[in-house]
Amino acid sequence: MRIGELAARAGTTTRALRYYESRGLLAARRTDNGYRTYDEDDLRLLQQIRTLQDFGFDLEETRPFVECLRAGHPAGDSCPASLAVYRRKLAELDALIDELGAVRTRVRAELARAEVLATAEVPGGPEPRCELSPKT
Amino acid sequence: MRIGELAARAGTTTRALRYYESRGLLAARRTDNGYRTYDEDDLRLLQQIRTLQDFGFDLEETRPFVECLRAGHPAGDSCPASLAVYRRKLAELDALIDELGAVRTRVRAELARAEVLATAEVPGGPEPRCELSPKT
DNA sequence: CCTTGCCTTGACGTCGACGTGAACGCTTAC
DNA sequence: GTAAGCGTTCACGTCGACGTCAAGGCAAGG
Repeated sequence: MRIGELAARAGTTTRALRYYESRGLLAARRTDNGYRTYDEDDLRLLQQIRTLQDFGFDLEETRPFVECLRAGHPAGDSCPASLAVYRRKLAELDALIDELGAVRTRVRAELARAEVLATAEVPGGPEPRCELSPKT
Repeated sequence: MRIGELAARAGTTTRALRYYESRGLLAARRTDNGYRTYDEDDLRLLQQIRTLQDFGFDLEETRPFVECLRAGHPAGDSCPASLAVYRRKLAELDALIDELGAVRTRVRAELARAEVLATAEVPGGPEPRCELSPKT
């Protein structure tokens, strides 16, 4: 299979595949006329890369998985180095989620404060809602 | 006050201040010799920018706050446009946190699965822990 | 033969928020 | 007078993962 077909099957672009090759992931055989040629193993390897990319792993972090597959292991995460990346990424995710949660809390507080001030500021704004018996 | 002092008081760099100026935030007066001059209002404006940057707002998103302060309002978030940015950012944060949580769950699952396979694969690895009476 | 649609390499563009360095001027202190 | 420590503008570098031409080759169909 050539580069266009592989890209289509993996849901990515030829440019991305050439980029992966330039980074040392995903090597390719060549036909007589210089065209890159791939097989099903390359597809699996590429799918591994894409999955991790979707998880937010950067390319360098996919390298252990790729090398694991190249070494003949059945899955990219069958190697200690891959597990280490998983664990590091989990820690990063936890830290990031905590941080974002803290930011969210602070932004919420700012918004609440600013909204109160805004309604208090605008003269024609919402009136106090403490009426016991509505006019209508 | 000149650019160096303002940068120091706001905990940032002169380069950043010139960049903000190039983006149309944070205007500066000039002395006879061309030096930029700032006052306390500029400091407050800059602090507003820095706070929002720390929250993960990008520079364009700080613009409504800056313009609000420039319009003479006591706080940068005293204007509807600023509140809108707060709300949009909160929605983004919620979506991002949810997404990251989902990724975390998936990565955890992958890690758990891979760990089990790894221990089952290694011959000299951990033995089954179902012994009723330990040898020692 | 000509077009269409693959493929090749090479190289510059993108985005954001600056960092870094060059080459220079002003002020103040010694 | 000269060195230190401010300031000025201009302009290229950074990072990641590609996008987007440009210029050309190869294969197949009408």
